[in-house]
Amino acid sequence: MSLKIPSDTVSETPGSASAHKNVTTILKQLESDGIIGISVDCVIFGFDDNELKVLLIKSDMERYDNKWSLLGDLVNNHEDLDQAAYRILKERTGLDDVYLEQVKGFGAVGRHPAARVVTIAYCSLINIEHHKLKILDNELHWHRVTTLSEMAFDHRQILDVCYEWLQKRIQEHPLGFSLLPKQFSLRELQNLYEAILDVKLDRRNFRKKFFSMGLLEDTGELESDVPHRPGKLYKFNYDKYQKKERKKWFGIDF
Amino acid sequence: MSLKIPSDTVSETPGSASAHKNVTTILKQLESDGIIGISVDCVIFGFDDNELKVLLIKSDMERYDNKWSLLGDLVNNHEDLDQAAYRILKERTGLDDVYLEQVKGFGAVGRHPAARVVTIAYCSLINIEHHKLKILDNELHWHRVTTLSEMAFDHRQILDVCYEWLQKRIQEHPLGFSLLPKQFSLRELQNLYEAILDVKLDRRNFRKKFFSMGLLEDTGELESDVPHRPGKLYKFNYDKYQKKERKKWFGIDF
DNA sequence: ACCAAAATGTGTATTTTTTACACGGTAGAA
DNA sequence: TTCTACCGTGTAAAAAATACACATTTTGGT
Repeated sequence: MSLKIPSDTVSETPGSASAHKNVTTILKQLESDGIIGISVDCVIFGFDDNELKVLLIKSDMERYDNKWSLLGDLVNNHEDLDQAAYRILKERTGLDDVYLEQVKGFGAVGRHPAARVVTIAYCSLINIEHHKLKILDNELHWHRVTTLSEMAFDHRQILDVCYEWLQKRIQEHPLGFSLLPKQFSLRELQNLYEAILDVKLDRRNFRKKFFSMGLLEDTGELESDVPHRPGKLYKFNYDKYQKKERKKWFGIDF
Repeated sequence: MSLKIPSDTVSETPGSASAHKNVTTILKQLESDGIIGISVDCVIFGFDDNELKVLLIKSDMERYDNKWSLLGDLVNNHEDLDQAAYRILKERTGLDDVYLEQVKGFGAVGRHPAARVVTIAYCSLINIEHHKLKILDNELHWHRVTTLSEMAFDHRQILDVCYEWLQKRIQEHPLGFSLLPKQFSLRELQNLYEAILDVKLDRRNFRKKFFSMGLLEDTGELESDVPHRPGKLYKFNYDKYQKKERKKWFGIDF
């Protein structure tokens, strides 16, 4: 027997229905042969209406009817893990210039009902407005992360892990800007942090903190369409961040 | 065809030679069927002679002669990833009550010459003295992490990632104590941190820091066999650490 | 018995970072 | 014109991190 995973069929069929059908078929074959499959699941975060959102798709397996699942797919034979994650992102959102990072592998024996599948979870952060138009698939929806009903498979657990990862990561690395427009006000930035971390922050200290990092660039422009005094718009200086010397020593604290 | 991975053969054969031979056979079969294999590699850290060490095994594949590799094995069909990592640790060191944590998955297409294999790296921290007797396999050796020659496959890259992971992790969580005897002097603890982080720390501030955390317990005993004034011996209070409330907010800093 | 060597144990002053906190200004809406 | 809501700014207090020196205890050598 030869179980060549047909990459054309799996990866280049847009939408979910047909692709998922093929995946199901493949999984059955894997299961009958006692083979462990490997997949990538993308946890795609967005920020809208001052809330953290996650992009989910309706599972089309009967057993998981009406449950939402992460965007995932089997890994093709010729692509590495990162490539697989980028492919899924590209297929679902049309984007390839996005933040993407591996978070964790999940390999519980019974995590997938059809076969033994080990999945690698990736986190991606995108700006919802910027990418709204590219999502044509009706099965896709942005969900609030904080109020989320049951999910398919172990995807709730994966999401929880990724959310905690994000909360930590966003404080140490400038990921958050990927969720905002290129130009943003300090208020928007603070809303982002407050929403993701679920804390209230002092406005003046927040500004002081960010300005002292010297990575925000004044664009000279102002907010518009706000029913109050408009704030200045800034952009994040990635170049400066790259060149910045990282401090090696953070200090012991636990 | 059926490719049942014979768990008995793979996992319960001690030593490396015969087990690796079977793994090689299995990999050839995977490759010919175009199937992605999945393995776990353990990066086992120890601390000895004031240096960070890693436990390696001599690769028995011709192509990687005289190179050292991490302790790894294919994941069995009936065990989850963590279990696989614990199994490998148990087989190699005889231990099952050790620190173990998943670090990252590695899935470059050409990372293994025999077949496409995605591996999940786990880090483990053990006390070398405590476990010295259980390691009977002559192919196993503790190596300095800082001065390490070429390794097999992409294991050098995996080790590098795990070492960086350790450097960061050890500052936020009390992992380091797993590398020390149950009772240790503050000097030993400081040596550990200085070696792993490659920094020099002020002795008084280091002590102040750890005592202020309130997690070190004075055993009332003293060092012995030291050619100078003996220091007090402490142990780490894990219970107290567990009960301690974690601070949610660390502060933005990048 | 004494001395030298080496590492232990301890406190304070200085600097840096974090936190708390209030008011005048400006744009839009009514 | 007035109201509302948010923008922009500085300082004082507290907390945390850093720099730094000396007397003490043990071992080992003479």
